[in-house]
Amino acid sequence: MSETVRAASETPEKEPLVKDIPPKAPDLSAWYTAVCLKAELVSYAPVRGCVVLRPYGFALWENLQRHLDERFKATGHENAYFPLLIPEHLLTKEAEHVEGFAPEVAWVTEGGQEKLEERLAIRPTSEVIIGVMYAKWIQSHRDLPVLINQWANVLRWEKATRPFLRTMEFLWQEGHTAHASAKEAREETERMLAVYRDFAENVAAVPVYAGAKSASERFPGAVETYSIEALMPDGKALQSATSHDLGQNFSKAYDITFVDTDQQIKHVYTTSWGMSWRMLGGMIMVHGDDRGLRIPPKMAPIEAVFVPIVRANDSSAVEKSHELASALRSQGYRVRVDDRDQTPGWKYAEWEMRGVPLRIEIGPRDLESGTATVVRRDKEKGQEGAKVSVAFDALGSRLRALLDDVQRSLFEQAKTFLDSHTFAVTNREEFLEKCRSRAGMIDIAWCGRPECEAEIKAATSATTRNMRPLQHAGAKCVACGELAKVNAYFAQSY
RNA sequence: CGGGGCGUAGCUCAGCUUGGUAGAGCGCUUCGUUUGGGACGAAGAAGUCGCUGGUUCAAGUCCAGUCGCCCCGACCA
Repeated sequence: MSETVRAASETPEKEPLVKDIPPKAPDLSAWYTAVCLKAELVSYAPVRGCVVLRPYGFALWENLQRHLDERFKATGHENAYFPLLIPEHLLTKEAEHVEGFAPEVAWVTEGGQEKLEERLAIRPTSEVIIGVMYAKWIQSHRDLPVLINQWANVLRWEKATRPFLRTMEFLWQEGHTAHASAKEAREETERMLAVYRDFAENVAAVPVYAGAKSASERFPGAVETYSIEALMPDGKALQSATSHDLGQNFSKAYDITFVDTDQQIKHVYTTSWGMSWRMLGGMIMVHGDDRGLRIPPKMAPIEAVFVPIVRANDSSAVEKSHELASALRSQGYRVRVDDRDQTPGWKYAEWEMRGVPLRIEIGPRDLESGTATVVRRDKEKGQEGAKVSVAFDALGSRLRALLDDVQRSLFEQAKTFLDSHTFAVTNREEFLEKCRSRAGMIDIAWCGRPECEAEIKAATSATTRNMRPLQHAGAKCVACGELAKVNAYFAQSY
């Protein structure tokens, strides 16, 4: 045993570094729930399966909204808002859709003192109510395409719930578009899938696999469903957004027609696509560590927090912090000064737990030298570059580069994990074993048959996450030996 | 919906086996001293023991029911 190790083992146990949060690796669930509550993202509400999104959590949601909305506008979409309640007779028109959602729809049956003649569904999703409106609005090919998004809440009667990942009521956005041709609708579906991938990887810093879902995993009523799938640290996959090509299934059920240039009355082709606050849950699990959250800078409610270190009867560190913070704010930075009456160590731990990307320490030594001590959340203590000195007048220019670097480094850490937990497998036994043990994303040549998928699920609990073109022509399905048609990622899922 | 666990102060929990005046640590409030990795001292406030019913002279403790939460599975666009 080396000197240093012995010396360390003989020192009395220090207070655990992190209070109230268990380590991440042994029990991801316990870590996840604790961090969501302690970081004040959410609070449990006195309603089963629902959470309160607290200001810090809502600020995360606002950043998601801001970045996604920007991308929606850039691709020609407009926002609108549709009613929460859907009359029963309308909901039941698209058979597959109703069957898919029936088990989790909540119903309003009374209003005030009156029993309603017809039940009203609380929207589990809005294809129906929006489809009904599109039928009224669309007359001609000149009215197409219709490109609308809504930011809304939806309700699904879930049995087991967890903050962000699955709650009965949740926030999301749902885009609903109508097009003159199947080709345009398919292009829209793929375009929005690309938007989601761009958001996940470049804003939330969560690497994903994007592709088509298998038939059994398809949205009820869709002709094709695409998804982005992220890999969580426990080896389970998280479906983080979906984009559906609905073909003419909804336009036929809800009679959405237009007169085309050839004077024929035709049904439109529709799409729908959504991302929910579940994405935040994925981001939290992917990046967090034993000290708590690590929020990618682009999503961070606070990009940098000032911790003034004061000496008795000397408030100059606090004043300097406010002065610097104010200058940074005018340059568009999201910064905060923590001038509460706590020790610096307490504040370090607190803001690390809450995932703030950069901490700026302003103490006597800094005031002396005219520099700030900037500490990065993405690096371990003592790690090269974890702590840098920046001259006060250089903060404005240096911070952007540092934040960009934290953003990049968090993505790279996550990408390294995804890559090292993605296994291209050609042997059936190895495939089943890796699925069972939640090794990660298991990539195989696959036949695409529902029976084959069902057998794999029964044996391992893993399902197809999404698919991409067959990588080796003529390959046999790794699971069943039939001729393979695609490559598919298999994993257990949230 | 199946299996397991848990509801006592804001939080984490002890007390329940063997019924007898509600406890600890942390947090909180006030004052003072502090502040470069979760400070220290003094004083103080805070709980219808998840809810309902039963047994009993007496229930946090025993019994029944019920609601809620957590974990594992099933289900889950």
